[in-house]
This record gives sequence, C-alpha cells and structure tokens, in this order.
Amino acid sequence: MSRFIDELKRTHRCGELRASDEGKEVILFGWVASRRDHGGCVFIDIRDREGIAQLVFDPEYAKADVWASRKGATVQSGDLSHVLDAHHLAEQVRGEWVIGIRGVVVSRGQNKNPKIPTGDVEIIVTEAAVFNRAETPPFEITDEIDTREEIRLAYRYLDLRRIPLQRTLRMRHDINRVTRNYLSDQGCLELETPFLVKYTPGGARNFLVPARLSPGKFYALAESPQLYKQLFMVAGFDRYFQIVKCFRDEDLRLDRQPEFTQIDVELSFVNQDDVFSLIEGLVFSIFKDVLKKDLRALYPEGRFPRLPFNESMARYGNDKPDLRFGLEHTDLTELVIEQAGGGVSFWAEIAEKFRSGQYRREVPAEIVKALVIPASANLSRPQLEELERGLKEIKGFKGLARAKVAEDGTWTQSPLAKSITPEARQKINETVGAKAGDVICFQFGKTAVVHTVMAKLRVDIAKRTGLIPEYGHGDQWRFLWVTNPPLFEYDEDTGRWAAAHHAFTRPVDEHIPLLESDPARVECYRYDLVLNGFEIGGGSIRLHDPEVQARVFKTLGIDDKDAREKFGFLLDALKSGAPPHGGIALGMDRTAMLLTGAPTLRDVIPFPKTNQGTDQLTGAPVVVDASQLAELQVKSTFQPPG
RNA sequence: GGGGUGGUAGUUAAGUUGGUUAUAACGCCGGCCUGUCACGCCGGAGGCCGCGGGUUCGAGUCCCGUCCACCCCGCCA
Repeated sequence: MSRFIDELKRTHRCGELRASDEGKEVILFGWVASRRDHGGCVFIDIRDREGIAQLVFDPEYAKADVWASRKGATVQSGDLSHVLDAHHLAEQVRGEWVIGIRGVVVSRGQNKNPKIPTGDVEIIVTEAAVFNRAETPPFEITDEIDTREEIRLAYRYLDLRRIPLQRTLRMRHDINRVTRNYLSDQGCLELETPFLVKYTPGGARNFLVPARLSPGKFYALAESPQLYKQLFMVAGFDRYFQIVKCFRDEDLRLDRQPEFTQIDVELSFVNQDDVFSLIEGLVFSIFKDVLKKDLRALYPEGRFPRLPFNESMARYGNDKPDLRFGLEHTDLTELVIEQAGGGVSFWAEIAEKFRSGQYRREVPAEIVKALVIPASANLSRPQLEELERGLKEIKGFKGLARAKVAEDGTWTQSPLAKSITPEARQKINETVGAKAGDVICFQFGKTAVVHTVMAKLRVDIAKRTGLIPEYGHGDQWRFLWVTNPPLFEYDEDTGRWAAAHHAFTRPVDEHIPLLESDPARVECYRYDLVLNGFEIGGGSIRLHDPEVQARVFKTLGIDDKDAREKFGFLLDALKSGAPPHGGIALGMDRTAMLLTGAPTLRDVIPFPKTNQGTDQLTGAPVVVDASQLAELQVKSTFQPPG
C-alpha cells in the first residue's frame, strides 16, 4: 500500500480522462463502481468525484508483444511483472472497495461508450493495490436511485458518494465562490456576526441555548443577522455581506430546513433600485459562471421585472407567482357587487356586505375570483375532480364551483348554471375572456382562503397540463421582484395592528400620512425576489427616521417603554447617526435547489434534517443525562407518553 | 396544532372476497465465461410483512393504538 500514496502519486482524477490523454501513464485512486468479469479479461469501472473511468485487467498484457500491437501505448518491460498480480486482485475486488492503480490510457477503438464522458478511452492496468474493502452498501451507488429518502439519509456518506450529489455540492461551492468575488468587487466587506444572540419575541421561533455561565438564562440562535448588519451600517462599514447560517425553530417543508444558509447583504446610502441592481448583477454572474447561461437573452436590460404586491395577489393569489405560465386569476368582486350577486345566493350575501359598508373595497374581507382552464388543456371531468381533491388540503376550502362554457355562452356541469342570471353570466364570460369549451373555476369567501386556493389551483393546472414540470426548472427561468406590500397586518385575535414584516421597514413616502388614519393601506419598501414560484430572497429599505419610527410604533401599540425594552440598542444606534440603508438576504439553499433542478432542499444540503427536524445519520436530537442538565441548571418537564 | 400518502428480503415493488410453503426484479454469495459497459449463462442464500394490541379456527390483508418518513395548511416579521 505504501508504494501507492507514498511513491506513486495520483496523476489524474478518473472522470477527467479524454482522448487527448491517450498514451499517458496515469495513477488513479477511487471507488469500484462496477466489475464485469469475463473469466480472462476483467473490466472495472472506477469512480471518483469527477466521474467514472473503465479499467482493463487482462493477463495478456503481461506479454510485451501484445503491447507492441497496441498503437500508441508503450510500457517499460520491467513494469509488466505486476500485470498478473493486478489481474488476480481484480478478480477479488467488490463494489465500493477503494483501490489505486497504475496503467496506460488507450483508445477504446471500436468499443467506445458514448454514455460517459470518459467513454473514448480505457486504462490498461499494469499495477494495482486495494486500500480498503467495503461492506455491501444498503443501496446501489448509482446516478439514478429510487431508494427511500429515509434510508439514503441514514447512510448519507454513501448517498453523497453518488455523482449527482457530488455535482450539486460542487455547484454550491461555485455559487459561494462567485458570490464572494462579485460582492467583494462591488465593495462589500465580508463581516461575521454572532450566532449566540439575544432572544427576540415575535417572528420566527428561536432555538434556545442554556447559558451555563449565567444560570437560568438563555441565548437564542440567530434567525438572521438582521440587527447586526444594520449596526454595521451605523458603524460606517457602508457595504456588507456574509454567507451565513440562520436558525429557525419552525415547522419544516420541502423548501425549509431548521438551519439554512443566506447570502446576506446590507448597503448604506441606497434606495430600492440600488439594491435591485446589485442583486441582479449577482444573479447574472452566478448564472453565467455556474450554469453557463447568459440571462441577458431573457432580460436584455439586465433587470428583472417588478410587480406590486397587491397586483401579484390579485393576478396570482400569492406573493411569489410562477411566471413560467399564464392562467392568471380574474377578480370578479366588483362585477358581483354591481350585479348584486347575479342570482347566486352566496354572492348576493357578499355583495350586500359591500353595499352596506360592512366590507371596504380597498381592503376587502371577502372576494370572488375566477380562473379559466382553456379548452386546449383538454381536462376530463374526472381530472377536474382530481384537481379539486388536491385543494382539500387547504384549511377553509369548501369546494370549487366550476362552469363549462357552451357554444352559446351558457354554463354546463355547474352548480351555478341554474341560479346565475343571463346578464351576470355574459359579463363574467366577457370579463374572464372565456370561450366555448373553457372551464371557469370560481372561488369566493374569505380573501386569504380564496387566494391560497386559487394560487394552488393555478400551479396544479400548470403541472397537470405540462406547462411546467412536476419539479425542476424545465430550463425556464422567470425572475420577478414583488414590491411594496402592506406595512401592517390586522391581527384578528388581538384586535391590533402588527408589523407584516418587521417594525423597521420604511413606509412608502406618500403613505406616511395614512400611518394613523388608515394603516391597512400603508405600503412599504419591502421586496422579495421570486424565481419560478419560489421566494429566493427578501429585504427592505430600513426606517432610519426616528420621528416616523415613533409613529409606526404608535400604530403597533408599542409605547416608549416597550420599544426600549424590545429594541433599545437598535433605537439608540439609529439615533447615533444612522445612514439611510437597506438590504436583502438571498436563500442560498433554495437558489442551489432551483439551479440544480433538485426536487427538495435536502438534496442540496450535505447533511439535512428530516421534516421532524431529526438527523437520521447521528440520531440528533437526543436525550442527555441528568448531570449534563444539572450543570446547565435546566430541568425538563417532558413526560414520555404512557 | 390539523389534513393527506406511504412502511412487505439489502433495495424497489406485487400480494385477489382473510385461507397451504409470502412473489418478482435488482443487489448479494458460489460456479462458468477474453470486449463488457444495466455484460451474459447456471445455481444458491436471504423475511418478526414498521411496532403493540384486538377480531377470527386462521391476519401481510379487517379494526384500534403507536412510531418513522414524505406532501400540504397553520406557522416561517
């Protein structure tokens, strides 16, 4: 073994070899991917992080005259002595053994394999060593795999050995590298912030860490570097970035992990446009370098389109619309009010509440929306019913009213067909642009539920009809800035106004007069970057004017004392000469997921957690002994069931 | 907190109205094979049907509970 490693150093990685390497003597190290034993000649595919190469172990090559017949391949006669040993070894090796070989790269002649990049060549092995044997793995280490994720995660080190995951993690590295270079070139300093921070109520739930040196007290793990990056601006660092882990103790999803990575940026003396162009430049660079794709073909101005939040909700039902396809919503609330319900009793009730002034048109509590499935989608009735079943997982969903439009504009296959007035029907057909054979889907009731249902319906239809793939980008990239959402949200439970994002977001200038009189209509300089229906980043221009800040707090019902307790150090800092500033954080994991086309975030994170937040590999989290808790002066109240 | 889907050899799946010895493919082990690359051919081993109760003469199959994984709603400023 010491002859390899110590004397014979690796010359190439397996996946790198090409026709241009023919005739070279190479030394390769790697894992046995497959072995095909023909009795005499043995083929072994050897794998490393770059790919796979075919090794040939053939006793015939112990003879010098056989070499002479092989064009372009020469070998020292003294080296032939190991060929038979190598062949003997090849007969014994098994999958995933770690081996080292010395050999000569030759052309495969008539036997090229077009399926792999190294398929033009093979290596005739003249010397070999086994570094380590391996137990049979619980699943095959191949590119395509259908093994349950549960098992893949329990043996993550084997899963990660697969070429697609090697490629994915390398892409993450590339994104990191481009980001560091680009943001450094743009004058941003990479500065670090603490993970162990002060607990902040509200917002995402914090992970808590007992503070041994301060018995009875706890740190929180940072949910983001938000406060600290603002302090960097106050301190005059002017432009900052960090590729940083964030921790949030919330329920998980396919695009959410309890610890995740953000590309965090904060800039002084900027407005929203400045933040956008910096980030657009970053995304263009990442696409060019990592995907070899020039986004200027799609966005010649070098800018992504923008859509106000309210318009996004109206047209798509959410704040992260997938723009790879149409199927926009139509808001029929006004039409329904004008038609006094158009004969539909549920709609009449809603219309009446608007007429009586119980509901406001600017911020409607209930709405009526429609979405047209074009006749060309050619969905059968059972398929439509299956779409409806898919919506049942949304809380508050009561059913989807459909109407198939006939040649004469009447509706069939619809619970609404009998009651709708001809006038209302005709106006709806016109407004939604429905033609014969189209199916109009209706949803009405509580605004939030209608939006959620219709947003899911829109995406489900697109997937079902093949407008977009089930997952992955389908080589379509549609970016969007969603801008100016409301600053406040009314909390039904407490009857108070709450900050929709955080209390330090700058209101849109022309809405500042409404801060007290009509908080619902105050929009702010907050923005999300959306790619193919995923929010990949979000940020805001911060509120640095103490006078406006005080008015925002007032609307939120936070008095001076509360404000001091909650945000004391930040308020002091903002009064100490804070520059106008703003920033953004990009979700590094989501970006990697979208760029690689991976179906879940877990596929772009080396060691992810399950949906229950457990690590299948290590078993974390675990119960710790009483003595460890005692040292921390922490007592668990957990009672095992039963 | 709520809704849904799944768990059967190492892996992926099939398993009929509840009925003899629980199937198949791949993988694994042994043998043969000098141009394969999803090598081929012959033979073999491999199972607490997630776990715990119940119904039944009899449960992979029916019922209850529970654990685990996945998807969604709430939640994630």
